[in-house]
This record gives sequence, structure tokens and C-alpha cells, in this order.
Amino acid sequence: MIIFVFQHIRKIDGGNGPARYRVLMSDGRHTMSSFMLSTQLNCMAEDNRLSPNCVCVLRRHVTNILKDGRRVVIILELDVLKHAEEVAGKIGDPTPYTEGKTLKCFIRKPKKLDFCNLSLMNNACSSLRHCSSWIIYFFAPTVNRGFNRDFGKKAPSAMPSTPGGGSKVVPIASLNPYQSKWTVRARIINKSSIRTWSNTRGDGKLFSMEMVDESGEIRVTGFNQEVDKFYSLVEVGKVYYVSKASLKIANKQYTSVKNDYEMTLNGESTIIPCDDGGDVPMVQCEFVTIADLESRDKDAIVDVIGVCKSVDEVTRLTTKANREVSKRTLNLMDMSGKVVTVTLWGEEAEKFDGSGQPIVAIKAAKLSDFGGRSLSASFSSTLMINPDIPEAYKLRGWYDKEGHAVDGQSLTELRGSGGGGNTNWKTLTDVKTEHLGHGEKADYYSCIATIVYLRKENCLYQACPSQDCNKKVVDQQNGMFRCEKCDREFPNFKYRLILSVSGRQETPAVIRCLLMSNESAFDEVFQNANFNTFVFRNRVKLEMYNDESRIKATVVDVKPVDHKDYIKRLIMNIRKLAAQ
DNA sequence: CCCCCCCC
Repeated sequence: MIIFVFQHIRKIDGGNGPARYRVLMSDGRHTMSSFMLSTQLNCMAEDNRLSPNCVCVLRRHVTNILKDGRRVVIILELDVLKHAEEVAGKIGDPTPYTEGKTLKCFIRKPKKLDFCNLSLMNNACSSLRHCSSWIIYFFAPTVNRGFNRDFGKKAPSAMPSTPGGGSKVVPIASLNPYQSKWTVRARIINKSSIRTWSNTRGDGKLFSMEMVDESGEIRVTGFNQEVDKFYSLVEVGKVYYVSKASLKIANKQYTSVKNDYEMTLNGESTIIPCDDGGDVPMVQCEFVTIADLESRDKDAIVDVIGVCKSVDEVTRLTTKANREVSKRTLNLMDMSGKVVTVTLWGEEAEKFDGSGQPIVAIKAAKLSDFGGRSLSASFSSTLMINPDIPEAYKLRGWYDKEGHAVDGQSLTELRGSGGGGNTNWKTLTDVKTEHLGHGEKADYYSCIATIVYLRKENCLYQACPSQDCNKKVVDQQNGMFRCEKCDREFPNFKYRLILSVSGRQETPAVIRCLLMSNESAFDEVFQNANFNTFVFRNRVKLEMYNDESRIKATVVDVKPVDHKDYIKRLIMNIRKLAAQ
């Protein structure tokens, strides 16, 4: 990390590629014009974020030495510490720096990667100290780049010789397009199958994979010859020395890999197995609990881990694009007691074995709002069965001890009718517009409705006293009551209620509510029933009555409203509407 | 140089 005063920027002709900017910096004593902005920082120039005399901290850079010996410092990461308006004009009286003079150290390539080098910083900033009052910036915090200073120390002395000539092992996070001689020591966390393409620009085959070290992750792609050379060599889970591939800016549209760059293997590249890579991390996941998926946005890329509670058979289907693909769904539960349905595709679907309720971890699963919330293990996802990570052991312990007895609540609403007792939620308006009850068989639905009127008149009838018969009896006027259905006469009957109810959402939707008789406190019951909201389970069927067809709705169950559940459903519906 | 993100 070095602090500079920005002096001037100039756009240079970059030919076909993106614009390039050459930057003149000063350390208060000298100016140097051999700085270049890396293209991903072009926006700083284009947004006019750099104005003369602003104070900058150079957080990351690489120094390239040209064939003629001149140095070019590529600025990879730069922050403005103090804007030009905050600086009292020109700082010091800098003169152009001449190569090989006192400040040689200042552009010296740091010994250890690009870590903060205090002596380097001291030199670069000493002159600023004398000419300004904002010395505080001198001790600006060291950048913690997420990997440890001793990275690479472990690079074994028996490091294999590479065609590149034993280039130094560097962290993945330090890779950039401006340095070509490097080796990374990384674990392969996933590998695609070999795909072919054919378009106007040509055709060929390719594969891609992702690898990690303790500093970060990166995507690697190999084409044609590199497919032949490396595809079968590389095994997921193993550690390799990878050397000298091309780095290009990653298109974030296509990848969720946390790296600004991606690697393309080329003729110079080498991949050599590393036999003692035990210290290289497995996969870096930031697990989200299944319960938390509910609050995540659709299409979010998440890492999840859960117990595979159940798994479906693999199926084959043809996509809209006429592609044949295998599909399998499974249900994952975690300690939140929530369950989510996950879809696996292709080979992963075919090979998945859910026996023994394995722990399944998925890095970069895609969240969908299908059925509420569900997940899909997409092309860039990494599927891990019983991974060797603490989270997996914790879950395994929990499941074996108590989790196996937990039913779990699914975030993925199951579709389809029959068997499952799945709730078919409707508003009373839906019932009308969807013509429920017009079919051969009666339709069942559930609704949240408020009673606004109960008709008291003719609400009671004399019903057959037999256990399961509610047929209206005929008064024989001799103290006996006849049931046509049972073909019997009884000395008694039971009162039953037929209640006509007006629902709040639709008039004159008439719901006939069958409740057990309560002879006493009759009026009170009617009064108290009004303006109460319940979950009604209704049966609807078109019936003929005096040559007139009308929908008869019968309440088959009444339950109190589970507000938490209801609100969840409303939020889900809002999401669905918002997605349209 | 690819970039498919699938299905109910």
C-alpha cells in the first residue's frame, strides 16, 4: 500500500480493446508517469473521480518491466483518500523522477506479492510528511486481503519443475492479466462435462472447472487441445499446481464465482498433481439455513446444507429447447426444521443415491420461487454428498439424535391433487370465476372467510338419530319420526342446524354451514358467530333445484386461522404477483 | 473461442 498524489490522467489510444489510461502520480518529491489504470478501473477516470492533487492510496499494483527496461506500474486497486477540494492545492514541488535515482525502491516490486511493505511505504510517503498536515493517512490501515501473509511458505521445496521454470506459488486472489509467470496451488471443487459448441465464430469443445485456495476461488476453462490434455487428468477434490494460464475479466452475467477474473488454459499451461495438498481448503461455503431461504430473493445463488430426508426417482424430460435431460428432486431438511425441495440435473440426478439419508451440501444453488421456495443445482453448482466439513458432522449428529423424528415444514408447496391433502386455497371470487363445482365431481377448496350473516330462520331441522345419518325425519304425528334413508321409525330425533352464511368476499355466495346443534343460547350463538374469521374447508357442487342449477357449497371443516401461516401465504402470493 | 441455467 502506497500513498500518492494524483496529478494527471491521459487517455491513450488502445486500438480495438477498451480505453487505457496513463496516470501521472507524485509522492510530493517526484512525479512518475509510468502508471496505467487496469481496465476494470477505467470507470474511475470516466467518472472523473480522479482530479489533480487528490490523495490516493495504491492498494494493489503490479510492475511490468518492458523490453527496453522501462517500468510500467499497473494500478489494480486504488482509493481516493482525500479529494482535491480538501487538499490545499499542489503538494510539494515534485520533479520528474528519473529511473535509477533515489526512489528506486518506490517502484520496486514488493518482495512478497503485493502486501503492504512498511519500508516501501515510508520511503514513498516521507516527503509528504514534510509538506502537509494530513500525515494521519500515512498510517492508513493495512489491507487485509483475506489470505495470510505467509501464503506460499508451504510451497514444498520439492515443487515440481514446470515448463514455466518454477514460477512462484501465488494466491488465487492475486492473479491478474498483467502477470503471466505464476503458479497456483489449488483444489478442484467442480468440473463440468465436456461440451461442444458450434456457432458463426466456429466450433469446438470445452470444459470448465472451479478451484480454490485459502485466498479465493477462480473459474478455469479449457478448449479443444486443452480438453484432450487436461480433462481426464483433473479430479474433483484433488489439489494441483496450475501454472501460466490466460487471465481475462470474468463476465459476471454467467458466473457466481467470486473472482473478477477467470482463467483460460493455453498451450503454455501446466497442471501437475500436488500430493501433499491437505492444507488447501476444500470448498468455501457460506451456508444459509433452509428457513432463511424464505426471505431471499428469487434467483439468488445460495449455499445450502441439509439432510436428504427423501428422494424421488430420476425422470427424463425434454426441455423447451428440445434438449433431453435427467431430473431428480430430493428434500433437504436442516436444524431449522424446514424442508426444501432441490432439483438435480443430468448426471448428478442419475447418480444420486439418497439411501442412508446422506448430508447434502450444495454450493451455489439457485433459489426459485416455484411452489413457494425451491432450489435447483445448476451448471455452476457444486454438489457434495457427506462432505468432510464441520457443518456436515453437526447436522449428522443432530439428525441421528433428534432430527429424524422431526417432520419438517416444507417451503415448497406441493402441487397436484389427490392423496396429499394439499390445501387448495381459493378466494370466494376464485370459486366463482374458476367455475369450481361445475365438473362431474365436487370440488374441494379452502378459504379464509369472515361470517357476516347467519340466517336464523329455518336453521334447525329434525334429523334421524342414527349414528351417521343426518337425514331429515318425517313427523308421523303419532310421536314417531320416520327416516326414509334408514327406512325406520324412531321415537326421537336429533336437532341439526343448517346455516346459510354470507361470506365477506362475495355476495350472494351462500355457504351452508353444518354445525352440531346447540339448542340453548340460540340467539347468542348467532350473534357471536358474526364477524369471525375462520379457515373453511368447503365442498362445492352444482345442483339442480326446481329446474334451476345453482352452486351449493358445504362447509366440511372449520378451523381457527393460523395467522403465521396465512401471512406467509400472502407474502408468497405477493411475490408471485410481483414476478408477473 | 463457452455462457446450457432446464421441469413441474
